[in-house]
Parts: sequence; structure tokens; C-alpha cells
Amino acid sequence: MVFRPAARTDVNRSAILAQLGAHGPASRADLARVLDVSPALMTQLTRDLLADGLLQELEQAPSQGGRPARMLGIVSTAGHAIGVKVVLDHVAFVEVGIDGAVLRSASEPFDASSSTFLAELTVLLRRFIAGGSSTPVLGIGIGVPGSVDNQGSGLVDSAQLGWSQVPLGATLQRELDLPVLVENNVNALAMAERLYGVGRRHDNFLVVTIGTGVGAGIVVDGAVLRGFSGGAGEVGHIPVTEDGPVCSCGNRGCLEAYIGEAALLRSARTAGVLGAQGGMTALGAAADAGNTAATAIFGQAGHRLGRALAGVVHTLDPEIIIVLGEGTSAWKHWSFAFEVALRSALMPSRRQVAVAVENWQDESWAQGAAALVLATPFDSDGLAGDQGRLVRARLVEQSAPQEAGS
Amino acid sequence: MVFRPAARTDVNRSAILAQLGAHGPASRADLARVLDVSPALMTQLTRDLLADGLLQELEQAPSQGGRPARMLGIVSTAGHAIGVKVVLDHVAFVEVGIDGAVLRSASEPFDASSSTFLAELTVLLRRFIAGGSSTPVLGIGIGVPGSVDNQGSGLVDSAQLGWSQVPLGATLQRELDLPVLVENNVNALAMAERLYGVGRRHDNFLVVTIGTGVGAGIVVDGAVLRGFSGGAGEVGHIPVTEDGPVCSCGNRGCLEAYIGEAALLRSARTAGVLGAQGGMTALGAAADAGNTAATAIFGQAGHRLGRALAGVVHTLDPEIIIVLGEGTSAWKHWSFAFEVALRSALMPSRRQVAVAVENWQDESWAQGAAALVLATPFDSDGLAGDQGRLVRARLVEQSAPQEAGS
DNA sequence: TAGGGTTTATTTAGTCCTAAACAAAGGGGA
DNA sequence: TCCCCTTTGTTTAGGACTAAATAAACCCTA
Repeated sequence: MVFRPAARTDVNRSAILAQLGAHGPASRADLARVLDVSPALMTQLTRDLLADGLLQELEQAPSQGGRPARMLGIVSTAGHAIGVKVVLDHVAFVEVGIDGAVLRSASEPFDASSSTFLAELTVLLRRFIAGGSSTPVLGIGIGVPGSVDNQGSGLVDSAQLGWSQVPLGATLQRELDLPVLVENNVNALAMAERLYGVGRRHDNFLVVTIGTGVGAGIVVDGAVLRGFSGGAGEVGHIPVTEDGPVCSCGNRGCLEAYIGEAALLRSARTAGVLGAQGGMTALGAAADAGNTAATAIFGQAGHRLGRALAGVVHTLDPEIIIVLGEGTSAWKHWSFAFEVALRSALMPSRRQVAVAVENWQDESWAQGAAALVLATPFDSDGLAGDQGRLVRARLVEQSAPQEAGS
Repeated sequence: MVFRPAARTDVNRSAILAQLGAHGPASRADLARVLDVSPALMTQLTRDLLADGLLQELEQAPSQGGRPARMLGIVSTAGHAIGVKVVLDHVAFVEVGIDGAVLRSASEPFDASSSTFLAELTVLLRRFIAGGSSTPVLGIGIGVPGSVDNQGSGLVDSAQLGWSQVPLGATLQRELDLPVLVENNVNALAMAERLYGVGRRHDNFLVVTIGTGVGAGIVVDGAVLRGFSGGAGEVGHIPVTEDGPVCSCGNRGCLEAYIGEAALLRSARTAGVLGAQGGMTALGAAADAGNTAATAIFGQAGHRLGRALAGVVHTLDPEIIIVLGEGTSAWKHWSFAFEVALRSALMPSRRQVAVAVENWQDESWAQGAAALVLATPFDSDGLAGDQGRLVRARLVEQSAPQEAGS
């Protein structure tokens, strides 16, 4: 009922870092305009960041009709973040700079259903961090396929991993003595998209991922919508038909049971496009080669996705839909049927909703997870809670050691 | 990207009025707890409200282990708000006290498709206001079936009314010289529910209305979700089948084309339950009397609604669904099939989502619209913009005229 | 009846932000 | 060359909120 004072908004400082990281140096006035805050506040925030050693004045002065701007740039040695993607059979790690760029990545086999998976993950993480650059680790962001109570405590429920109330965040915090932020993988991706991607220019958008599963990250008024129990965005389980195939959630006819990777492969096998051991790459190759049964499978998937998302668009009224995920490698075969199904199921006034498909890379999931660290280091009482404060503490402590003696 | 300072949070003051109005007198400490703000702020806010003459100290002192509380109550003569419901063939007005209670209501025939409907509405509104109580009118809230760019400017698009870019808010502001807030009718209802209803105790909920159309008001983290163009919540146009009946939006197979009032009546006529001129009351009566064809029609509607809302629940993860609208008069016939369809289409972890059906009255729509005025009088730069400031100005000016000479 | 515990209310200091006034540093035209 | 205009950056005053200390008013028990 009552509005709180905007989640301890030192988030702004990481927004400055993100902006400079993604777009290169800028003046204070530019930053104030882009980030939509007052110039006065920008002066203040940049003063802090300069004092903390995270920013530097670049002394450039290309005049532009008035007083020339003093450009500000990131001090890239101030620190880096670790991003982790956890799935059933492996984990992927990335190390990203303070500007969000990937510096290093790795992938390791992992068994999420093992009884000692927490210990194993700790070991793998320690090893990856040990092999890293000399700049300080600001924190660890972890993306999981499932719902998370809140980013700071990191209590995970995941049908896909077979996890129930797993204290992932708390355990890793204790073991590694570093700030750890856990979030649903799609929400993490939405956060990254908001900071570094197309979402930077939009306040209301949808990040839809296709691949093994189907999910959505929802950004409303600039913030990721988590819902009551942190489980918003499960669009893969929107019911599509009354008596469809059984889904991993136990119900019948979910969207994911039609267009998830497993479902597409099953269709391909019954249609004779694939043998018993062919995978998604083979199916994509078949479609590329003009196999009509293969293109039909993708086309049907596009159609189903389009109709289901029409419902979501009617519900949320986003400005743009961003499609991501492993499944986008074959997007050209989904695209046409998707567009037709989506637009024709939308009310006339919504037909202009934009659709963007971004370049997908193997490490994108882990990179998204790292954005958790870079996005919330200062947000002391928001999503990240205590962990945000810890990240900030590390940043200041490492980059301005000369102040430690005072 | 950057968080603003929580929408000029004098909203809190109207929250205090709403709380006291709905729940009777309370102490400052109680208010601080219920509204979740610091006692310090409560002292400050109530000081202002007392000075403005909107609150009075009741000098009561029922002790409770410690220092006895000084209760605060609303000065109900400080002003009232007008709520207006606009539909195709009539308008309904209510006058509500500063505590949200309905003082007076009226309904007038109206033709939204007439070329002079703006002038007619002005006349009707003037007449209703003139017949009202002597306390000052704080503002006018208007609920329309359609999307509104923002509450302050009140530019309306409505397929149902045949309106395109109608400057409803601006026109009435000019003609009546009063603050006017325009909002989608379901969003207004959600706001009222948040202030006075079940939603007071929840931060994430869904208000679903059934009647002529089907709509949803979405409240996330305590605020009404409006979407990019103010059109969120159009759940009536979620596609349900590929080749269903034609909907008012022009598409086929929308939820509303199955369970809207017109669709139910059509089904009843083809099933022979109703003659050519029977209405919803007759259909409800038939079901009450045990007519199995009639109960089956409601049951099917409940089933369809349940499945569609399962998708919405997966998308938004609300804590509770509140069902409202004219259609709830026959809810007992929807209920069973609805519950079964909803729960069985939900993932196991979501099955506990609560469903509440609130008592529906004729004037509820208009009452919801009035909540716009009572909820946003102080929110100077939020949804209501200028109009919010104007409401506040009227409140202070009217209730503390002795300060006018200073 | 004095003192400790509780609950209520206010004050104080401080954070995060804005708006508005101001200062600083250029450009270009009369 | 001087003045005006534009853009950048800073300072100042103030609003909205919080946490923590304090005061105020009651209860109960020893």
C-alpha cells in the first residue's frame, strides 16, 4: 500500500558502470540524460565513484556549442564478477569485467542429482576462481532453472534439477566467503538484457527463451517482475490444449510439452526426419537443407509459441519481445509461422509489438548470471539484500586500499 | 535502469485516509505498523493531515500495557470524490466520502457512440455534482472499458465504446474545472481493491472481472501494472482455440468470445434454455432451478476461465485471484469447474494460489473509479500527474480556509 | 511507592534524491 | 572585441524517508 523509498538506490552507481561499460566513455551530462536522473545527482554519484577508484576522468574535451564535456571512463581493473549457469548435467562459468564483457569461460560436467552436488559445485567454483585474473572478485551470480525465494538467500526450488528448498546461496556464501546472488536463469538474462542489451532502451519488455524449456523474464517499469514467490515467467507451462503430451511438470498440454527441445526431437523422430540418436543440430541442418518435414516441425513450434505469447502480450502489454536461447539457432524456420500466429491472435491495437532476436552464445546464460552481481552491487535492501552491501564493500576496499588505514 | 524516488510518496497520506476510512480510528503506532512505514514518518504525516483538517485526535486512551494510544479519526466533512462508470449505453455516478464509502449514486442513459457524447457527459456530470453534498468535491475518477495513455491526461482508446484517441480527461478538466483522473475500469477496480478490499493485505494479486467482457487488473509489488501503453490486463483476448467464435476484437477464439455475457446467452439460446429475449438473470435463475443445460453452460465457462487463468498465474505468480463483476452473481455455478480446471492446469508448486470472490454491487465499478481520486491525490508525479496535485490543493484549500489570507 | 518494563510518540541526524540557482567554459555574431 | 547563447558541471535548499535516541505515559511487581 505504501511506497518504500525506492530500494536503497545506489543501484544507480552500477547503472553508471553498466552504461559506461556497454557504451564507452560519456560526460556527466550525458549520463544524467541517459539514466534519467538529475545532473546534481550525477555529480554526486560520479564523485563517489571517482573517489572509490572505479571511474577516471579522461580529460577529453570535444566542444559542442557550449562548455566542453569532461568524459568519464571505467577503470577496468577495479574488479570482475563470476557468472555461473547450472543445469542438470553440467555447469558453465564465465568471468566478466566490470563492464559486463566476458574475459574467460569454462564448462564442467556436473550431476545436479548427486547427493554431494553442493560440495562438488563448491570445488568447481573454487578452481575456476583460482585460475582467474588478478583483479578482485566482486561476487558470484548464479542462474538456475527454477524459482528462487530471493537473490540474497538463494533458496532454490527446481523441478528440472530435482531440487527442493536447496540452500544454494547460503551454502556457497559460507564456503567461498564471497557475495553470492542466485536467481532464476531467465530473470538473470532479463537483467542482463536490461543492463547491456536491447532492454536498455525499454522499460517494459519480455525476454522469451526457447531451448530445453521455454521461459520468460518480465521487465515492468524497468524492474524484473518476480511475483509473489519468485516464480513469475513460467510461460512454458501455459496450457495450450486439453489433452496434449505430458509435460515435465506432470500436466498435459503445456506449451513446453509441444515446443521444448524434447518435444521437437520426438516429432522429428516420428516424422522420420531423425534417427534414434540425432539431435537439434541435425534437425536444424535438415531444415536448412530444405527438408519440408523438418521445416514443418519448426513452423508448428513457431505457430504455437506465437499464439501463446499473444496471450502474454495481452496480459502484460510489453513494448518489445526479445527472443533468446539455444533454440534461436533455428529461428529462421520458426520466424514466419511465429509472426503470423502472434500478430493474427493480437488485438489490432497491439499488433505493432516489436520482436527482436539477439545473437545467442554458449556463455550467454552464465553471462546473464554475472549481471546479477554487476546490477545489484549497491542495492543494499532490494533484491540482493545483504549480498549487495558485501559486493559494494569489496569494491571499495579493493580499489582504494590507501584508505584502509584511516 | 535507474530507480526514481518512489513516485512522490505523498500517496502515503491517502493510504492513511483509506486505512482509517475502511477500518475506523487507529493510533499512529498502529498506522505505522499496518502501512509499513516508520513511526517517525507517521508522526510527520499525521501532523500534516491534522493541520490540514483532514484528521482529528479522538482523545481516547485505552491503555495496553504501556503508554495509551491517542486515536486518530477521519474528518468526514473534508471532502468527497465522484466516481463515474462509462459504458456503451449508460453512465453510473457515485459520490463517495473521503473514506471510500458510497454516499449517493445515480445512473443515466447515455450514448457513447453519439457525436456529442462528450458534451452530454459533461451535462450529466454537472447535474450529478450539483445535487450533491455540501462538502467540496476533491476530484472525479472515471473508469472506461479501454486503454488510457495515462490517468492525468485521460486519452482513451476503446473498441467497446468505439472511441479512438478521445481526450476525455482533458475535455472534462476544462469544462468542469475539477481534477479528473481517467483509467481503465478494471485497473480502477484493482486500485480500489488494493485500498479497501482483500488486496490491502497482498502485494501481488490479480483482479479478474467477468461480465459483458473479461478483464484483469494486475497488482505487482503493490502497484497497478499498466504496461507500455496502459493496456495490460486484457485477458479476455487470450486466444483459447484456433477457430472459435468471432470476438468483438475481430479475432477468433478469444476467451471473451466464449465466456463473455453475449457468448453465454448465445449458448443458452441454441441449447433452448432461453427464448429470444431472456437475459442473464433468466439464465441464472434457470441454473438455480437445476436446469442442467444452464448449469452446464456456466460450468463450461468456469472451465475455460480456469484454464486461461492458469496461464496467467504461471506468467505472473500472484498470491491471490480476486473475482469480481456482474458475472459473479452466478459464480456458484462456475465455481466447481473453475477450481478443477485452474488447479489441474497449474504446476504443483502453484496449486495453492488463493481465489476470492467478493460481494458485487451495481455501483462497484463507479466506486472503483472514485478510488482513483482517493488513492492518488498526493501523487504529484506518478500516475496522476498534475491532477494529483490539484486534488491535494483542493483538499487543503477547502479544509483550512483560514490560511488563505496569509 | 519506587522502580522496571512496555508501548506510544517525537526529535535528531543522516540518506537519497530533485529543482533551481549559479558558475565555468566554450562558440558565434554585431 | 564584447556580448549573448549554449552546454556542462556544481552548489544550495528542500522533500521524503529511515534508524536510533529520547521522552511520555501507562502497567505491574516488589
